[in-house]
Amino acid sequence: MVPDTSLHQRRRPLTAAELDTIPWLHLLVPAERERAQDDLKIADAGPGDYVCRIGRPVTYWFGVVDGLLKMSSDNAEGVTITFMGVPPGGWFGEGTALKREPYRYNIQALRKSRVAGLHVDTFHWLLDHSIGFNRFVMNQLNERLGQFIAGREIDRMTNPDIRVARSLAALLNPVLYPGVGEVLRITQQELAYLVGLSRQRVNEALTALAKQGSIRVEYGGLRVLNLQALRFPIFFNKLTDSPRKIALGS
DNA sequence: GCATTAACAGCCG
DNA sequence: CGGCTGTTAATGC
Repeated sequence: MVPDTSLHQRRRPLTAAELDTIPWLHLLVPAERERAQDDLKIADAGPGDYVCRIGRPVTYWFGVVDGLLKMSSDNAEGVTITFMGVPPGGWFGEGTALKREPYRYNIQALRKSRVAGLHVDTFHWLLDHSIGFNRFVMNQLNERLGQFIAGREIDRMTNPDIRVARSLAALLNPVLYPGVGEVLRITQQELAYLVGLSRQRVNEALTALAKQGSIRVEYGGLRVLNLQALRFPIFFNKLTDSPRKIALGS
């Protein structure tokens, strides 16, 4: 069995710069914030390292400071299903933390990452005391529901180009992942794992998206030029390729 | 037909 | 040098 070492060893407090990457800290009043900061820990995770594993008792609510994680599970036949990627600024596991149940998904680093953890007891304390924190969690759950629906949609799409575009749009959600700037750092291989396509096909899709002007492909990542075009590639193209005006009345 | 695997050269950090 | 990218050829559903 692969030990989920990295998070339990070499844990340390956060630097000021790392604290700045945590989106919900600014929503707390000083007393709450101090308590949260005192409890926050950070650890490095290498490629393949587990941040948490299915069945383990919940210990932390997690956030990505830097890097890229994936959420997955294995079915009875041993086939791994990847549900989502988690880029910088993303916090996850609140459902499990809320219920104090065992983790229901595996979270692994796709590449070298820094992961922050808030102890589940502190998570509950904030829920019991901080309105700002409650708003953050509620907003987070709401936004995640939107992603869930979008995910079902993506799964039913047959066109690989659109699947790649929509998967990218999900990773670029500014509410869930405020740490992602205009450049999303993700290799084509990592994206292939997340979308469930071959690297070569992802490369082809990215080239097509770049040709449309939605993104620019860069080494080890991509620059976002038009997020809306990623969300609705076909619709958007029709609009721009042949703009049509509808005569209303006069 | 279309996507996947395999393999390669070239480039980047 | 190791990892990433872009491309081609062979293979499979």
